[in-house]
Amino acid sequence: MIYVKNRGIFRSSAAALRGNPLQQPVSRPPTKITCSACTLRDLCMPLGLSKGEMIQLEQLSSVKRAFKRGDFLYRNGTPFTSLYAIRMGFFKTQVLHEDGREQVTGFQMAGEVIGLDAISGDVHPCDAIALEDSEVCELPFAQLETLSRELPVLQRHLHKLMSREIVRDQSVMLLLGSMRAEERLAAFLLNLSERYAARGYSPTAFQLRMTRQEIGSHLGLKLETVSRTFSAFQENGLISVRSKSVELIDLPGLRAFFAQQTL
Amino acid sequence: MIYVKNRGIFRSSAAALRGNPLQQPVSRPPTKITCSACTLRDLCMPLGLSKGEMIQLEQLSSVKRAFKRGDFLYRNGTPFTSLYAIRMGFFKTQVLHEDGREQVTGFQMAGEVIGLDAISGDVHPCDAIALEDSEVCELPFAQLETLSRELPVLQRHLHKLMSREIVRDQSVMLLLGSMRAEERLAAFLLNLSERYAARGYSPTAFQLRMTRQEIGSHLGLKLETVSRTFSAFQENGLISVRSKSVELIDLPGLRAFFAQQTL
DNA sequence: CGCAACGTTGAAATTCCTCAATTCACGTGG
DNA sequence: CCACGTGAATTGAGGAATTTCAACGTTGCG
Repeated sequence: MIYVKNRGIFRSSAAALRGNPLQQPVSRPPTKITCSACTLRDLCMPLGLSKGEMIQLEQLSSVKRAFKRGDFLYRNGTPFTSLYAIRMGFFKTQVLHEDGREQVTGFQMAGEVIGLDAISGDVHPCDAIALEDSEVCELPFAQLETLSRELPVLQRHLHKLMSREIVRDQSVMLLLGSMRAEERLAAFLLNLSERYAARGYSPTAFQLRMTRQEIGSHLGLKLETVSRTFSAFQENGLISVRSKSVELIDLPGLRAFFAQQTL
Repeated sequence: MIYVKNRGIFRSSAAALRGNPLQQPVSRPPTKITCSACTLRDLCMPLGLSKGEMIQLEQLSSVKRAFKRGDFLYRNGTPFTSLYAIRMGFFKTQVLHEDGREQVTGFQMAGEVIGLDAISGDVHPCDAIALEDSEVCELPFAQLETLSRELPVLQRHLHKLMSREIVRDQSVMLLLGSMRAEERLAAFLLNLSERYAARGYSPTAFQLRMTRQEIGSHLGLKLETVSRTFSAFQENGLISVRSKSVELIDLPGLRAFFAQQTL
């Protein structure tokens, strides 16, 4: 097998359940892991905090929760209390339309902070669902706000997190509004690639954590179109796919879907 | 003419220029208009400030700038210094792709705060362009951050503004990702309708401030499709359109494009 | 071993886009 | 004040991209 060499810790355990019906995280005693010892610190928390400030932050975010594939981190309509920093694993967020249509608004991986969209209404406007066994740090928002009044660095960081989310959403809008299926999928793969690279994993070989249907929902395509486009990429030697294993063979070729397309 | 009865102050003056080539706001001495006297206070600023606090805020936001149709409020790539509260008028924000494709990410009207997406990168990631003669209050962001450390109400408000922007963007993603042309346009019209209503204008008769091309860019459609869909709505008695004048005749009929569509 | 969800592929149908011609609205200059 | 020019909008016909419907293969777990 050529595919998938690294990211071992991200692989779903063979025992992963199909999602637990109670939507409760599996009971596991809340672990205490310090932010200062966390390898993801740079991604989710601000740099430049003093030791004392770091400790304040750790006290706030001490609660960790574990999830199995299919578990809800939070649900559309439930009260907002906390943001969540993903320590490990993979989530999707989705909004549901009354008529049953769903839109996957994003896929989130370790080091990313999730739940910012709930601040405005005090209620979560979407679902967040684990796509593999995952762990999050809970960040009670009221306390985070209080602390950020004392720590300008933290305040600034929080603002940047929210703003970055807006920018990300805008680039998805660009994708959905003006790209063809091939371009959308290429952009999607390259985006995953960059994010894996930023976390020290191979940017060219990884396991997809989501189904074709979920990719399609995120990209505004039907699952058949996603599947066909994967196959087309493979025939053109751009990638190698087999089910959820992907290898990006021709990165420049994938990138070419943007600059050149409309010339 | 049945169309357009109110919103007089929003109408472009006959003398409106085609946009000024220097992209500078027309020189007009900065007017001092107090927030406390502003009719839009409820929309852009937090409620519950004491008189003294309100004054602090006013000192920060006293600069007003006037724009003519076509002027840039800010440009993609320019340094970020301030947020802008729209006092009067209408703007669009758009992101540009290298190859020339553009995506209108939103239309903003009086009372809305614009520029939040620039916080993350210290540079504006998009263009903001006036669609009619407009005026904004400049809110220097560094000062806003400082003040919001002292005024929890302001801090909370700022967080809600950003979060609301994320939620808005997500609903546009839902629109772009899973709706048909008719649904997109119905959603667009109903959204405008609500926002006019919130400002005391007629929710059923208004002037479009943007071209078919701009509507199309925002909704992920070509201008011809927008035009055709308008005509189809008119034939079905849902609306009455003539160029930029729109009257929504059958609101329930327009709303029906959602709940019923996929049943 | 067999079910059930996931994934692939083909053919037909649909939606939206492209290209093109024409009309309309509006600001400018004669 | 009207004619003209230009950009905006409408409409039609044909074509392309994506969806829909359907059949079949694959994978993983009970």
